Amino acid sequence: MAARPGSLPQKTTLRLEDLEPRFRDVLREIVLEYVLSGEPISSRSLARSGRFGLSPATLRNVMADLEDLGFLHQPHTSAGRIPTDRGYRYFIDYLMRSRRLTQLEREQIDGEVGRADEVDEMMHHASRLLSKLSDQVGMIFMPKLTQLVMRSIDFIPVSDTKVMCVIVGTNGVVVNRILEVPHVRGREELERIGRYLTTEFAGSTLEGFLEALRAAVSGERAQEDRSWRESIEFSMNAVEEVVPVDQELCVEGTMSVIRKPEFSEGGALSRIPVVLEHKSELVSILNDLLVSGGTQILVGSENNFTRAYNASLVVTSYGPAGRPLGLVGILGPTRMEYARMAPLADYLAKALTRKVEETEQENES
Amino acid sequence: MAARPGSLPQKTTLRLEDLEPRFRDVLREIVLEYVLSGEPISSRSLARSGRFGLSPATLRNVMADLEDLGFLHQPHTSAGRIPTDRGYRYFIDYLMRSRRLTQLEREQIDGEVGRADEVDEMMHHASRLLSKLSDQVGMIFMPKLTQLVMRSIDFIPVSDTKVMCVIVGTNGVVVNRILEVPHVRGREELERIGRYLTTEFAGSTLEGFLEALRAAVSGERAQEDRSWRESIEFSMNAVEEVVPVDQELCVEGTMSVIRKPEFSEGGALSRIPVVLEHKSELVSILNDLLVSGGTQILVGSENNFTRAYNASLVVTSYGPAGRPLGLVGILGPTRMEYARMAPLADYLAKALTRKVEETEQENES
DNA sequence: CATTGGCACTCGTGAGCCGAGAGTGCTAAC
DNA sequence: GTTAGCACTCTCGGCTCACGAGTGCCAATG
Repeated sequence: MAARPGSLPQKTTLRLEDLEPRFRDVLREIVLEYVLSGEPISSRSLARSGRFGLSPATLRNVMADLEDLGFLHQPHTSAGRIPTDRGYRYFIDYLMRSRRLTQLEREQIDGEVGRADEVDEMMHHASRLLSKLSDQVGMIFMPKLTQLVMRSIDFIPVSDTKVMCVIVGTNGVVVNRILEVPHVRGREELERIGRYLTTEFAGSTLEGFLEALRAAVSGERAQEDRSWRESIEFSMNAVEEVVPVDQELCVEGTMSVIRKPEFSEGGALSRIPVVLEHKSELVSILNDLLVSGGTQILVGSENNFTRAYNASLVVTSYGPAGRPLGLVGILGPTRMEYARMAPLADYLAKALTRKVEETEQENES
Repeated sequence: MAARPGSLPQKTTLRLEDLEPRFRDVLREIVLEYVLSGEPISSRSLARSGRFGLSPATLRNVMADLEDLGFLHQPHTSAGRIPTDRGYRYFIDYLMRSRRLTQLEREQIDGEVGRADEVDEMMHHASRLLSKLSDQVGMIFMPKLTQLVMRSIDFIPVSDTKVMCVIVGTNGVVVNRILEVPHVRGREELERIGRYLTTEFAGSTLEGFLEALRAAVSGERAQEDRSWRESIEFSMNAVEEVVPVDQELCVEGTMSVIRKPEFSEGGALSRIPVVLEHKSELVSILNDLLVSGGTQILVGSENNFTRAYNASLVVTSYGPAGRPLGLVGILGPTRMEYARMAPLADYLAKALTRKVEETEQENES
């Protein structure tokens, strides 16, 4: 028998064989039930469900063993069981059957992503939709723009000391920022600089563009042609300011958190809203998750962040294969419908990816 | 004596003479105390405060009369009194002595407004600061842009079917939006149109600009010069799309609501966060308040919105005299420190006004 | 030997009760 | 007009108690 009381290797990664089939069935059932009801699950209610031809007593034995193995937990002696993080983990890895999205859900996502014109706006709408469909906090993260392939760059005078810099990417992403400039430049001069940079550097990534500018400043022509050098310096400063700016993170649905029972019970979850007001922390966490592709699910104790807030995070990167552009994330209490959240994040990420690829192709032609 | 039990003309506007001096003093003290403590105020605690040379018994009589007049309310028989909306109203109109802002508060506001470069960003920061200083929900509302005086307009190609339109106002406000366009126009052509419109219409309001375009479409030249007419039509559509867009409302500090006792007690206030997620409703409310200048305070029952949410709203318009550009608002439970909120909103509004006027002058020179 | 019924035990929950304390309204005295 | 005193009301916290839910264990069963 797999169940050996006293053995609780918390950190070991779980394997399917860790649990015998019956144990798996019971664990699955408990997770499914608990996620729906939020109430601890008793042996009786499990037996009543009729999914096992077993009596409460037998199930009690199984449940006791599952508890010894660290998959379940008993809030107090005379209560049913609830899954531990470890239990959720096993469930997610081996037991979960992803629920297909409904027709309506798919249509809504496709519609929202398809209709998009401005990237910013789309991100806002999409994350709001994500929050609505998941009834959790929906996040969309769009990381550094260093990989953006430039289509054009323009400068527009805003006041005597301010200039707006607009960079358009081949994928339709537009970044703009208003900059303080040291000395006045005429509209014509700004236009000229923009035109020059566009013809010269269109097609390179912002990263490469910046490199090139840096090189140019100390290059030959910079020595000879002073006004040219000043223009390049000016552009370089501008681009340096623009690039880091739009590392955007859209967070929507903070309110759905405060409706959860886990919130009003005053657990750690109640501090979630506070974090959500300080995006910078979230950004750094998400950045770490950007590396690999596919859907990742972080449950409670598995991650510093989710542990601190007794929460779970479902994230999927989007963007062309091997070039993740950003993340789709769902944040909620550990008790969430993973079987629905994962495909949701996944579908949205796929839609975003498709969208990005389309616009890129469109613009290359 | 002013106190005549049984007479409760709820809707009549209050006059100073409605209350004798002693009644005023007692009401003021009760409001001040209650706003701080959140506990019903008893006759004893009033007497203890030493601000009246009166015994609890006497104060009880006064309080009973104030209750009959509808200025106070007793949650239950053996509790102290709390102010009614009517009580707050009288307090605000006649009893309140605005608390001066601290040096620090003023510096923070000036700093935040002064440092601003992009309007959007400033609004976000300022409303966040407002929320922090007030510990309530801070809102900054920037209404329709029809009054924006145009400095320049530009079109930048984003993709084959999309163009970004950038309108810069003389006050440094920048509006931009990406538009779907019916057919492809080259970069040069777009530049030409922008240049033409800028030289021709700079200095007029967007409203006037739009008028002029509409007139031009059906004017003489439009009949003869077909390509010219098409360009004008194109611009007209663009401006029409841009103008309504940036009716922006920044709301910050939703979290401060959920920390208030009024919230957790589950009163109507608990629905506030939900409204805050649907900005459009707020926008329409705020639009109604934009008309007049000065600081307005809406207490609970006085307004459909604040009544529904058992909340109060402190709003001040900002912008040059006679030309209100937007609103600064503080939303919180009826029990709030009006004496501090009013000057806070006021000071921020003044700072914004100054800022706007400065940039406008700067750009006229 | 896995399964099961039975039973004693534990523990959280809600109802009901009580006493303390806070605050009032009224009345009679100053 | 003001005040002290007093009876009255109402809330709140603590307490007990019975109930029900759920478990763990054990002995009986197929």
